[in-house]
Amino acid sequence: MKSFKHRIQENKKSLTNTENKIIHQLEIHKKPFLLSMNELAGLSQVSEPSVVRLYRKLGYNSYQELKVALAQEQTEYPQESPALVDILSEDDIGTMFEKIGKQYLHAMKLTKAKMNEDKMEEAVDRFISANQIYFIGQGLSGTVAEDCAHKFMRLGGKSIAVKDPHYQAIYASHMSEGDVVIAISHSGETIDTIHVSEIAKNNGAFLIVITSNENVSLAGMADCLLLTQANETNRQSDAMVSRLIQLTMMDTLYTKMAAVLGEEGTKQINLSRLAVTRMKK
Amino acid sequence: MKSFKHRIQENKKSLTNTENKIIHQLEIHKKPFLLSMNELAGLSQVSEPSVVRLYRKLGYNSYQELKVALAQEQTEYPQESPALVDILSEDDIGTMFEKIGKQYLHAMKLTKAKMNEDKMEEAVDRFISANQIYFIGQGLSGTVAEDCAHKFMRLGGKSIAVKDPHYQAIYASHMSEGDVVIAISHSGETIDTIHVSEIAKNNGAFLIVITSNENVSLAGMADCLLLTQANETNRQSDAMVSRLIQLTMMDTLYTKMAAVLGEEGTKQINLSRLAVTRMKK
DNA sequence: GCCTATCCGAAAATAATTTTCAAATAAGCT
DNA sequence: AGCTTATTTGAAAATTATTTTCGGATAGGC
Repeated sequence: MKSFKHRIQENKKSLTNTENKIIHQLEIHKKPFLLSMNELAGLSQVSEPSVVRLYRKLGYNSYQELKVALAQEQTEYPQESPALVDILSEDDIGTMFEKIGKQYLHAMKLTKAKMNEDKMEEAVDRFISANQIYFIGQGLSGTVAEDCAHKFMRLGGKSIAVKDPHYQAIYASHMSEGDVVIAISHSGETIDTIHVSEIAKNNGAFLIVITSNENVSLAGMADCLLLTQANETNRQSDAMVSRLIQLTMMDTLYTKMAAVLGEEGTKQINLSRLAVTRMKK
Repeated sequence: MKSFKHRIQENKKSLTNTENKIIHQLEIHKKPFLLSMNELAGLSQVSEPSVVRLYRKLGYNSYQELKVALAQEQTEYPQESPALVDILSEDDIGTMFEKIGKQYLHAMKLTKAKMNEDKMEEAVDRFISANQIYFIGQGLSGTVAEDCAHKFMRLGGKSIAVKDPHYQAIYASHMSEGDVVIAISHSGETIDTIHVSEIAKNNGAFLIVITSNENVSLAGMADCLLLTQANETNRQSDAMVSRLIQLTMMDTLYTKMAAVLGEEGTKQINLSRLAVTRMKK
């Protein structure tokens, strides 16, 4: 089902002044799906029939349908306040599992809101034209780095994860233009990662940073900053969720890259699969 | 906000016969939020005022509120069939991101449905009383193993990831009762992992298996089987999503374990955090 | 300046919802 | 049992919400 936003996009050119007023109200209202047509028309300084014409134009069959669509899309990523989703030590294990799922959703929503799609497209382009792709991270971010490298390797083998700070420094010191570094750090303040990123940048490498806060040291250095906003609190589970989001974001880039590479790319993937299958019985 | 189900639970005792009919209709209808009161009353063989009384009793202020609540809760874990969520190469990058999120949710739902909470509790107990915990995996599952080991290490340091098959075999051959092995494999047919699991079991280790299909070789060997159901298809993205679910499941066990350990456990966590913080500026 | 197409809202028509009220039934009490 | 009271229910009326009809206004083209 097309989303409300998508429908607006589609009809953007044919929208009248009056209709835009209504859309604006729907966009700024916190709970547009609770508005009656009368209220909506009032707020928008517009008549009811105009509202009817708008939702028809957007492809809905009734005002109810529009409201339901808005309601569903607003919770596409549910909006329960993170506090409600706090994991308690007395929760049973199924509840914990679900709560982590909800925290993931919440973080996805935050991330999507701040996401810069152009930057992500740029990252994909950089990957494709790169000499060599280095994934840099320590600790938990190191395993994320490894996971990414593993995946991107399937698209052609120019990708490597470096988790050890010494190795990172050595690799960085030999980098040059055309190399791409993805520095991963939840906190954005991991000293070694910052240090290595500096060296890499000085040597002309393109620096992509994945972190969860734009005001953090590492973020400032990035040629291309990818924010994986977790929840704002300092909860224990934030780092875990943040890592899931990091992985999701890299999965997205991977998927996009595979799509851009098209035929040629999928051939590579199938070759990798075949190689792996031979290791199963 | 309380969920519809929750509200029903709360009022279960005071629900009348008529009201139960309405609830039943709401539960069996695919899109209850599109029903008018008239239709709902008709389907339930009940009068409109009864519907009004029901939603009042449940704490909603209007029929619209009830419908909105139903609409939102129905998408909490989206209903869309996985096919609808298929990623297309022409999708823009934001859409891909959202679709991966939805696939994750869908897989979460499937996993939750099949989840055996008792087994998971048992796994936590085994972790707590273990001599040594080994996380075994190859390829992408290897990075999952490493991630898990990293995390569980924070709860006391008896945890290690082994990704190299040779090392795996060596470790396995020296295992004994009291050791716990977590074998991770999406396919459940990774030869080396199966081989190593056998050795470990023969030596008396307790074998926890994380895989995505109960009919798979590895699953049959498990003392404790944790299923991370991904979608049923063979889509490219399944492995990625499956890995996210694996991580989520292990996060759950970790969280539960920390909760069970309580005071003592969190002290350990804080010690680990302190050690890591020293590496930031 | 005139014609036409598009856009918009007033008012009427229809549909949905809520309220009022009284009948029916069940539950308690003597 | 017989009476009283509380609870449950729906018919009909009242209120609100939505949709349709229709005609006036505006703008663009010729």
